[in-house]
Amino acid sequence: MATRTRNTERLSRERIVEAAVELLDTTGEDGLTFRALSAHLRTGPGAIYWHVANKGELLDAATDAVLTRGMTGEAATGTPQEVIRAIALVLFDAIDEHPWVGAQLSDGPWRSVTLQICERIGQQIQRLGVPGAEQFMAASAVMLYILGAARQNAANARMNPPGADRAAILATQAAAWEGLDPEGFPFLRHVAGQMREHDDREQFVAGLDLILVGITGLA
Amino acid sequence: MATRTRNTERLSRERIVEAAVELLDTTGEDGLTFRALSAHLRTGPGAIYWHVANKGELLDAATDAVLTRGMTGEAATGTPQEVIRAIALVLFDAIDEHPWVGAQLSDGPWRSVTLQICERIGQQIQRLGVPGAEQFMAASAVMLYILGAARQNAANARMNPPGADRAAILATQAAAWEGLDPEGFPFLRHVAGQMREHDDREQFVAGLDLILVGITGLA
DNA sequence: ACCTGAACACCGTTCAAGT
DNA sequence: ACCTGAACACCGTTCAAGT
Repeated sequence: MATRTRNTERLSRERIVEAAVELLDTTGEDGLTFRALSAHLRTGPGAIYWHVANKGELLDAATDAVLTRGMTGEAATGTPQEVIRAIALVLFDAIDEHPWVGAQLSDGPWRSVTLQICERIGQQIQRLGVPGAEQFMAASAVMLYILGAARQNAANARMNPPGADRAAILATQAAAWEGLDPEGFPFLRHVAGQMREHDDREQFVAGLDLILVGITGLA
Repeated sequence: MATRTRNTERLSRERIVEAAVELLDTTGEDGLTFRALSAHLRTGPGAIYWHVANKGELLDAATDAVLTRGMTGEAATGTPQEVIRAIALVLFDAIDEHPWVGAQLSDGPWRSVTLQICERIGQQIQRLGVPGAEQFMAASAVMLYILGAARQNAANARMNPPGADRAAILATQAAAWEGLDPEGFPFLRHVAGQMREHDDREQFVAGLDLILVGITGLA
């Protein structure tokens, strides 16, 4: 019985995408390489191209897989505001857990999953009684905020070493702002202290609520 | 008199960054290469490394240059809402004109230019009479929306061929939505027609105004 | 101090050859 | 039909050598 160094399990688009997600999660965006991926799948780099057209498509598929996984829980119920908040948090958490999704999201905004998200949000906008002419605008604003803010948060998280002490980072940040020139930066100096008890996720929802207040005013 | 193929003008960080911006604008993100850049500057790839640490720093510097250029006009005056709108539009237009800036913005969010933007917005939040405990939250929400939405818009613009017919693109988009399953996508089908007279820039401001309504409610 | 350009280690992608 | 892995064209970055 020879040592098995060869691939026994068949290759498939699903296995490839799954491995890609794993690689992206563990080694970051730069870690996803056709060589690393094929090694992980015990095959050659060329084999992947039989199932996936190129790296862009692979990244799209990985993004889609993660977001779909997140969005397929049972739909939230409650007031329109509550449903929108729930959708927003699902996306926030998905992007927070898989930061590379954020960078990818900009490229294909109106496809598959994003389309469903847009639809769900739009339905809640309608439930709020927003007049027809302003429904599209309101839904767009919510989408832009959610995706933009979630991505920004992920980018922030990616900047500091993984598993770093959050409190320490915030304290450093706060100290930096407190050290700013009081003439040029009165506002930042004034709010610097609030950095210390800052919670990204809470802040994200609070911002969303501001938009929802504005939307409610349209009804 | 021999043909001058060599560099006569001295290299400098400014000239390099300027050339990088030019290359990014004309050939896109993939067009910025140390080889292409050094050819453009009539020198070797290694020469650039004397003035710039690496490609990341070069992209940061290019982003900074473009945003600073945009933000250094005379400060807008008027109501807090008007000033915030003016700042937002300056950023929107800068990112619209240099789409690569959008992709870059996520990486270094609290440095130099971004810090100034945050400060200016915060000052307007204070003028609106928002209580201290909520000033930071309100300013963050505005920042997140502006940067996120502007970036998303740039990504959209980057997707279709440069100089393409806007009306045709919107019509195609609208037609696609009108072709959706009316059972699964009632909202998108309902608003599909609005795509045809859709204006990104107007929509961007309208969304911002929703947040401003919410913020005004805090005062 | 500043520039040169060959060289290194890597990458995405292709493709003749195998099964 | 599907997989293999060497090869191609490219990239960021380094560095001994020049001025």
